Amino acid sequence: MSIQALKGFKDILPEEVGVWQYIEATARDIMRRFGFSEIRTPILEKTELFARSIGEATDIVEKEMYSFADRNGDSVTMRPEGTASVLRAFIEHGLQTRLPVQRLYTIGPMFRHERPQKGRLRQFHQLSVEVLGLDHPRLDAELIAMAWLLLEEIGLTTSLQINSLGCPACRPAYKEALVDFLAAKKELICEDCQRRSLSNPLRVLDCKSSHCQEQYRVAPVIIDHLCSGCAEHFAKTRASLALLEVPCTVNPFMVRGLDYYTRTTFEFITDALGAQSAVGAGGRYDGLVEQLGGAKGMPGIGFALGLERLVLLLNQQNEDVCLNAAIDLFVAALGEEAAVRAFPLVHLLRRQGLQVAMDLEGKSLKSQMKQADRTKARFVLILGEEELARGEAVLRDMTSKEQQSLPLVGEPKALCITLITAIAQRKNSKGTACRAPTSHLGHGMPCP
RNA sequence: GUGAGCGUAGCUCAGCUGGUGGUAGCACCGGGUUGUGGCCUCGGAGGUCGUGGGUUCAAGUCCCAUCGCUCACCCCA
Repeated sequence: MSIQALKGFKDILPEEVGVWQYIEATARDIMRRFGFSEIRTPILEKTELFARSIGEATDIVEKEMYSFADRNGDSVTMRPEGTASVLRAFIEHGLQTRLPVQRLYTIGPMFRHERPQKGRLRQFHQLSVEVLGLDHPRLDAELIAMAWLLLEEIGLTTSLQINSLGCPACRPAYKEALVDFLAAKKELICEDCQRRSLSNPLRVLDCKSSHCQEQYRVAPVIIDHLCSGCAEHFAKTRASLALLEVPCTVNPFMVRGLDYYTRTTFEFITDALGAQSAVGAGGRYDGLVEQLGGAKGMPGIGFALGLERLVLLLNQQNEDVCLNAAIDLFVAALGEEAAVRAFPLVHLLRRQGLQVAMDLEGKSLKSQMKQADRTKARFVLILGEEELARGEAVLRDMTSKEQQSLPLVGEPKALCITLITAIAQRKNSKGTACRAPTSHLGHGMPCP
């Protein structure tokens, strides 16, 4: 058996990469419009960074991190999420001194050692977005609306749920009320819930058992226990979201898996991915910067989108994504003399910006035509012995099957110009939507 | 970490109660067309049946182990 990729690690093959580029290009464009700058941080960090930010007691830190000792014996970890690294860089470089409000995003691979399943891999990719230095509820709404717009522009419909988790001032009291409630219901709820009542009471309300849910209908919910500051923040966030006409439902049972969240939390949900319902999620983390050694009281909010999940959804929702861009021209040379003429010509055309291919091993014309067809060449330039003798080359339009002779005189540059002109003329007269050279988005845009 | 399902050609899959691996489809290469793609047609190449053991005269098929994949639980993007 030949060597395979690691469990949960996937190759993104040439035929699928177009969808990725499309999503990434759309995301970058949205980020630009909203005033975000990209930041690229290392994939490997000190283990302590994640332990301190995500939380020692979370599943991620307890059992899912790719941690190992490097050659010095220091414990290092491949990042399981993006926020911690971005905040570390923000603090390390004092970015708040450049602009009081920093809007940052990063796109890249994350690593968690979990059992893979649909929409969940050990190496996966996220768009991770953070805003540091502002705690206004309108920012919460703006960020959520931005994520909504991004999903919309990619072509996905999801549902949005939001909640508030309160702050260190109001959450403990709520937690206590909840624990008391659960203790009273102990006999009536499932074993899982009983166990979690102690380990992570906030999570209990998330239970999927309908029997448990029946009991929890009267459970105390966090949004009824918010302090005045948090309650006002939540109300204003919702009002601002309404101004932007982003539809959302309040889910008081929604809990996040990372310890650092405060106040606003949100999830973008789909029912089309099996067990993995969240395509994106995030929330406010007002204490985190300080906790990591940054400025006191520095607020923050962010979210992450799971790119694999977006790709899955897009693939199953929109079948006709254009794969592999068509090439502009295939040069078919017959015989050594023609090949020697064609070779530098191809190079010249490429320098001029055309996407040009050529067979290098002197195959038959039929074989070369086949190759041209497979690579979806819009035109083929046939340079054979007969044409060479006549001082001509034949330009074939592969969609209309029309052929025209071009004079093959003087410098390659002259032919190059003739060719480009001829191609441009024909293209203008009859272009095909999918075969036209794609814009800055590169390959794989959905067909208009 | 727990549970279930599945491993036969590059891909999708047939293969019955054990009896020679399939004219299988798609893809690939070549011919028909001595210089013109798609369609058609003819041919070709491609396999340690995941791996290792066992039962048997005989195992792709039955049994055991192991590895891998998939889905689900847990949790998460």
